[in-house]
Amino acid sequence: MGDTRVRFAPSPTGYLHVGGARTALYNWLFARHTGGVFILRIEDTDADRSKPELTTAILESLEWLGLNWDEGPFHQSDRLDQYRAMAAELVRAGHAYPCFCTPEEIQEKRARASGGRPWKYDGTCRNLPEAERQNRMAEGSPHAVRFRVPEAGVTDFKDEVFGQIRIENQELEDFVLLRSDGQPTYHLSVVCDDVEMRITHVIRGADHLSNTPKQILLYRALGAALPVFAHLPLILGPDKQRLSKRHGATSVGAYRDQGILPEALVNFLALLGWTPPGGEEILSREAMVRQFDLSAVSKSNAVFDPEKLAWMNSQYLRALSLDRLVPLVEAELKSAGIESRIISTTEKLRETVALLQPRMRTLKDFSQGGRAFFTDDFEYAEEAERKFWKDPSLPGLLSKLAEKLDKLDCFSAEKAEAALRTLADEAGVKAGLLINAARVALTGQAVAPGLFEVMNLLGRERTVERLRRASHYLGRRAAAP
RNA sequence: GGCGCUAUCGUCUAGGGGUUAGGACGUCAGAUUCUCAAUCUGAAAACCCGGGUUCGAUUCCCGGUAGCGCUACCA
Repeated sequence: MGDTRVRFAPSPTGYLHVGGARTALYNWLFARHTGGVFILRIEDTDADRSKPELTTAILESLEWLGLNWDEGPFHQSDRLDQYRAMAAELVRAGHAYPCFCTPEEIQEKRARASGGRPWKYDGTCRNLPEAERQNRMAEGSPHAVRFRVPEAGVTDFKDEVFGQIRIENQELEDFVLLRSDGQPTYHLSVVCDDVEMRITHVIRGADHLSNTPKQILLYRALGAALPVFAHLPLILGPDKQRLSKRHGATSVGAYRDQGILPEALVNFLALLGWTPPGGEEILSREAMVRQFDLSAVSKSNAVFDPEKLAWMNSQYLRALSLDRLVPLVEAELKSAGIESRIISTTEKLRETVALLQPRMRTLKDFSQGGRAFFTDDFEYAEEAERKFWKDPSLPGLLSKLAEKLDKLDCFSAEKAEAALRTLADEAGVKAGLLINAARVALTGQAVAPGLFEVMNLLGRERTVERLRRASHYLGRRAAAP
């Protein structure tokens, strides 16, 4: 079990999306679990759609997720010669043949056959007399290379997650291995690479389940040993359609930008189609590696639920040590364009982050709901105003509270609380009214940490100033029509 | 259309011939009263349908239905 070799083989035609990330993760988990090798291979044989900068982005996403590879990245575009050699070898051995039909001719035949059955390549060139074949080759006629699929029999295999799969060979057509421009197709390049890279377990999306028999035929023609196949159920959007851009954020980078932690995304993705024997939901990377098992992977497609991801993220966020969290918060503030003018010392920053940490769900929350903790430039959330700034006596009360706090001998959470409660008594209102109103004044939010801790953190001057600002704002608002 | 695969709460799932069908997210209610996206407690919520096998089927078999995938000189 120690010499397993697996690969993740994205094509750089888009960013790394969560489905691809999960495929990569399962390959990585399997490799680490078995002490094997995890190989990264870039499938960039489609020159038109592949973009080098996307390869870079995919690599970055994998690194961010912590899915380190042991070999590669190999680029298929560097290996075109091997694919051509393999195609030539297959032709020589009679397993493939040159096809001189043009794509246009094929398309036309396909369109004409529209009626009942699906159109399969009709074998025009498969049955070409040898002499004519030689002739056309000598003329240098452009041609593709097609695989000669056996006309009878069945191809079957045992998939690690789906079990026995079988298909009649007559359902398969003579698929193209090499395009007329000399570029390999997917089937040729994967099999060629998987054979040459001595891949032992092919772990990939279930969208390839139906392609597998074709590839098995190729392995056989090549006389190569079959790897174990393990297909993974697909990840769907809320409408049960295959997850795509239409569903909003689907790329790993988009979740990073939303303030999701890589370990949370990894944990969430791991559970989309797999459950450890004990059923735990929050799993350390080590626990995942230790328990991962392909045969426990689910067979049915899974809907991606961003709500559960958010919950999982909050779990990881809260468990994070301040040493790790503070730099992440700093980076978030920076990318949000907030230079923390309010906070002068690192000690203060740690205190602030620690206070906020228990109720933040993502890193983004620090720069959004938590904005007022880092800068004076913040706004009052509309629903906070609606909820806690209804009472008409508030402008006066907040202003009085500011006075009282300003005159305190020494400013602390306890003193501030005492002062506020006294004022509430004197004014004959509930302390809660004042506390909630003051919270909005100080943080702009209806949800925030305990008020007096917030006051203590902000300090007397800033607390007083914000209370006054709110009082004026409310006064003006009341005066307005 | 053909072929393949799949089917347990809204979602992710556990389970498995006899169970009060378990957990998690979300939802709802209560508690906390200084808010809540925090915390605690509780609740509602599922075996796709029809046949068969069986003393008994959600579980096994067959069929249907639905969903997804493949059906390219994309990967």
